[in-house]
Order: sequence, then structure tokens, then C-alpha cells
Amino acid sequence: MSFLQVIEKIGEELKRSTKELGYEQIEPEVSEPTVKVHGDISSRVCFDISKISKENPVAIAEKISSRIKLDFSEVEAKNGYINFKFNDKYIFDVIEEIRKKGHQYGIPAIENKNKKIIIEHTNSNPNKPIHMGILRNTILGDTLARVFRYVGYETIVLNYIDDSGAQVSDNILAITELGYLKEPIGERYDYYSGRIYAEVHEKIENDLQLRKKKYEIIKKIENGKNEVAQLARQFSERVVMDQLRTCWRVGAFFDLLNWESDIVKSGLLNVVLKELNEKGKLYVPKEGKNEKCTVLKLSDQEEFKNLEEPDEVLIRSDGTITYVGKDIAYAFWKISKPPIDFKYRPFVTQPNGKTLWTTDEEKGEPKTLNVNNADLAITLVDTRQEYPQKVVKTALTFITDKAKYAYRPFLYGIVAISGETAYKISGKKEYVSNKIVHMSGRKGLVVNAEDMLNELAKVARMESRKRNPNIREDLLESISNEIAVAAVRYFMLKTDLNNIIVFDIDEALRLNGDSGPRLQYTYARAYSIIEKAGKYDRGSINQKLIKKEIERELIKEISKFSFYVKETIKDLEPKYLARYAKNLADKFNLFYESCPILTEKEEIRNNRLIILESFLVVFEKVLDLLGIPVLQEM
RNA sequence: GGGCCCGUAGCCUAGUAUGGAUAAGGCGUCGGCUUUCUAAGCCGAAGACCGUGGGUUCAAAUCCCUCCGGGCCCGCCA
Repeated sequence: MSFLQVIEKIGEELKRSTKELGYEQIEPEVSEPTVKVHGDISSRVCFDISKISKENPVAIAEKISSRIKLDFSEVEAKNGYINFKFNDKYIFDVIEEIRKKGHQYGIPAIENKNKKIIIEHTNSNPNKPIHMGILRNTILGDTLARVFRYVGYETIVLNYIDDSGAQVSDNILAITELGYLKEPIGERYDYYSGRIYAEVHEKIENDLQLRKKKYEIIKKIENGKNEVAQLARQFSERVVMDQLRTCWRVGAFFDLLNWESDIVKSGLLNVVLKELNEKGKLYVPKEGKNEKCTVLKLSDQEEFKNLEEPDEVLIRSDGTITYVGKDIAYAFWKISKPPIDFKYRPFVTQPNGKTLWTTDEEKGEPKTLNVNNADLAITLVDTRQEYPQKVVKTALTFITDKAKYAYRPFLYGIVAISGETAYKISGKKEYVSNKIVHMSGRKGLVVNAEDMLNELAKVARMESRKRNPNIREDLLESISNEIAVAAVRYFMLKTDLNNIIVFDIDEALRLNGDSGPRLQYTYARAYSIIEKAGKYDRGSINQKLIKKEIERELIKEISKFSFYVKETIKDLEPKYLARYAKNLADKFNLFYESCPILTEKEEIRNNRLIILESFLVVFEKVLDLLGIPVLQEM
């Protein structure tokens, strides 16, 4: 039994009894009451009914509740509410089912699981290390992927590499014209690339000659089959390798890298343009601002018509393709089976053992990877891209109705840094008074993910050593790194998607309170009890031996796992699971404080060990979905 | 000009979808709890006119409108 099943049953019961009483049929509202005294579940359905029938809700509640009989719950009418308090049968059934299902316990019953899901995340420009802003994208996307996979969907994770834009070309120019080395010395490739860009960008922008050359490079990258393109690809691949290392460090893995330059070379855009043209959505102005460009017509669309210039350029007058143009082609590929596909080759074997593939129009081979034609394609982008994503989606709906439900931009707020932190990393006093400062690679106002993780690991290491003076050095190393990962992942996941994260280094270095490390710590404490317990009688749980209410509360909380998994999928809200992990840890910590186990006499000891064991099974899986490494000691 | 997001204690946040029964955590401050399973924990105290004004309702942090403050987007950039 689980919370999810139970609320469904309660809903059905309420429906049945309202029907029997002849009331108007409304979908009964069922939710958790704000305070415990009102039970585990309560319904306000009587208030809704009374709006229609004009009868006193208190009287309705009496009538309805007297007709409800449930073997797992007491029913009570109070102040017009109908409250349900789960009994010990529920407690017993929950434990039994967890013991039967193990890690599968949190998988909700969802009707159609034969769907293919694409999740595209990270999407960093291949010219710099991954910073905290991109990491929010990576962590959100990875968690969604973990949850979809857990539930049973075929889930494919893509990483879009924007290698044909202006940023990569700056770096190539630095190497070919400005005397920068192809190989960095004593520096990671992604860091080297980021540094070059910061040093060189301004110079190029202010120099007409260089700027001209830059646009030649962009064209060459898009055309391919030349030395500059080869150099750019080589360079970008090295950077991407380093970026991937950072992703792997936080537990995120991919199935395919989609290179923007390959999208251009593949000719996919022509397919899309043909479709759009047939629908009469394209035109080429003979004069005016967009002279000789291929333009997407949006001015007749309701959501765009109030804009000054709603129409969108897809192909520039010089023949190059805009970002939105490329993205429409790519998005179309994701949700359909176009006549043109990419060429592929294996890129690298990841630490999880899985091959990461890459598109490569020059060195790859035609191959059926089955990584597109998704029923749902989720693209993680920060809110600044809301508008272009709307354009992409609208363009797709011109071609296929499927786009309406199958193409789903997933928006989240950016990560900025606090004034204090900006001062700290740049040394410039003027930032201190700012509430938020936007990250900028060019201004050196960036908190890189690797640096942050290293700092966190350092703090964790000191803490860990304090507690375990004799710990092996390599173990300490891995534990402190995993604590750092937990801290960052939880921090990113618990915050509402609409909120901007104002990142403050000092605040982020905290490992207590409402944090990822506290969740790990909770697990480690629980685990150490099981380990010390040795063999014990694993017979059934005995409800009569439950002495404290918190034992029941802990079990009830455990039983909510599948409910939150389902909600997370339904609303695409990773924070639901993060909050659940916290609530579950809270309950366990209370249990831990007031229910000694190893020192109790055998009956109670066994009973509590059974509860503990169920907690560990579920909590381990919850942490896994959040990508928080589980630690048996820390 | 058009569109989107945020405003809850000194600070950071949850709660807003589906209005209801005592606004929930964390940091910080103050005070407790280790002869007992890891104190990265737990308990307690102080701290909130839920940005403003109005409206809808038996009932508003939550819905509608006004205003104020902050952020973002609307390019032949990506």
C-alpha cells in the first residue's frame, strides 16, 4: 500500500457516497491537512457541494462520512471537513509492500509508459568551463531524466553543442591570428578556452579587420570540409571533454552530443524550410530591414501580433542561418522522423560504462540510433530564452500538430552572484553594494562549477577528518567530493524554478541546516545502526510494539514516495522530490532522537530495525533520483 | 510600446496550481540536550501589518484589478 493508492481510494469513496446521497457530481478535493490533528488526509468537498446545494457543509460532512468505510483509515467529520486518519493496518501494509518491492516501491502506476522522452540539457558553449548557471541546467535536466527513467519511460538525454557561433570563432581567431597556442600548458582545456575568450573578445570587436575575419571563420565552420573547421571542431571537442568531466562529477551522463555545425551541414533545415514554405509561412523581402533574408511570418499569430516586428529572420542575407533557424531544424528532428538524419560516431565511454555518441557529418557514419522522434521533447533553457523558444514551438506547430504537446521548453531562472561574491572573485569593490551581479566570463565574474565543488570538498574534508581522525586518505577524498556534489545538487533542486538563484559562496559553503549533506548524514546515521545491529529477526512488523507516534509518522512519510514521483513527472517539478527528501529526513531524525534501537529489548529492537530498513530502502532511492550520492559513513 | 517573472521575520526560502481549520523551514541571535545507535543532529525562545491600495467570498499569502519596488525578454547575437 502507498499514500498514492490511498488518496485515489479515498477519492473514489467520496465520489461514491456523494453520488449515493444524490449530490451534484464534482471531483472531490483531497489533500494533506496543514496540521496533524486533522489527520493524514482531509477533504473539503463538502464546502464545494454546499455552494451548489446551499446546505450547511457541516451537515453534509456528517452524512458523507457516515457512509464511508475504509479498512485502512478512520473517518471523521469536523467543521465541514472530512478527515481521514490512517490506522495500523495501513502501517503494516506499507512496510510489507516495501519489503516486497524494494527500490521499486516509489514507481507510481501510470497508464501509458510506452513513450519516448527526450531531455536536452547543459548546452554550454564549447569555449569555457561549466559555471554555476549552466550547472543549474545540468542538475535539473539530469534529475528529470533520472525520474523519467525510474518510472519506466524510454529516456534519451541530449547535449546541444553550440559550436558554430561567434564565441568559438573568437578562440580560433586567437590561435590563427593572435599567437595563442593550440595546446594549453598546465591548464585544463576548458579553462584555457574561457581565458582566451575573455582576453581576446574585446580586441576583436574593436578591430574591423579582425571582425571581418571572424565572420569568415563562422562561415567556414558552417560549411565544413576545410582546415579552419577542422581546427575549430578539434578545439571544441577538447573543451567539451572537459565540460563532460564536470557533468560526470555531479553524476550527469548523456546519450548524444548534437553539434550545431552538424545540424547546419546535414541539410535538415531545408526539409523544415520546405514544409514551412508549403504552408505559406516564409517570405523574402525585396527591400527594407530584412532585405534578402528568409523570414518566418508570425505577424498573423495572436501571441505575436502586438510586437513591433514579430517576423523572425531564419536565414541572413549572407546565407548563414540564425540561431532560431538552426533550433527549429533541430527541434523538428527531435519530435519527428525527417528524411534526413545525422551521421554518428561514438565519442567517449562514460564513467557509468555507457557510450556517449556524437553527431559528426564529416567523420561519422549513417546509423539508426533511435534517439529522436520523441513523444515528449523537453528542452532546458533559462527564462531569457522564453521568447526564442516560443518562436521555435510556433514554427513547429505550423508543420505538425504534434508540436503542441510534444515540444516542451522547460524554463528556469538564471543563476546570478551576490555583490559580496562578485567582489570576492573580481577584487572590485564597486560590486559589494549590489544585490545581484550577473555572471560574465568576459568580466571575470564567473563562479565555475569545478572551483565551487573543490572549495566545498575542502570544507567537507576538514569536517570529515574532525569526526574520523583515522580515516583512510583515499576514502576521505571520495567522501568529501560526494558531500560537495550533494551540497550543490540539493541547492539547485530545492529552489523554485521561477526564482533567480543569487549565489553567495559563503552561504553555499554551509553543510548543515536544510542542505544536501544533512540528507547524506541522515542516511549515514541510519545505515550505521543497521550495520551495528548484525543479524536480527526479519519477521513481520508488529503494530502492537509501536510505542511512539513518530514511528507511525515515519512510516506514513515513507509511504508518500510514489505520490511525489508522480507529481514530479506530472508538473515537471524536481523540487517536489527535493522537498520530500527533506521532510523524510526530518521525520527520520525525530525517530532517531526518540527511539533508541540497539539498546532496546529484542522485540522492540527488531520492530524498529524493520522500520529502519524500510526507511533506508526508500530514502536511498529518493537520494538517487536527486543524484545525491549515498554515503554509509561521513 | 508589448510580454514574462519575483516581492512572505535581519537574511535566504516553502506555502500560491485546486481559496479554508494554528503562515512552514534554514541561516543568524539567545538558551538547552552527548556515561546510550555519528551533535553535519535534536529541543526551546525571540523575530511576519505575507510589497501597497481596493475588489470577489461565509473565508484571501493564495483569485481579480490598481499602484510601488526589483529582474528578464522582444537583434540579419546566441
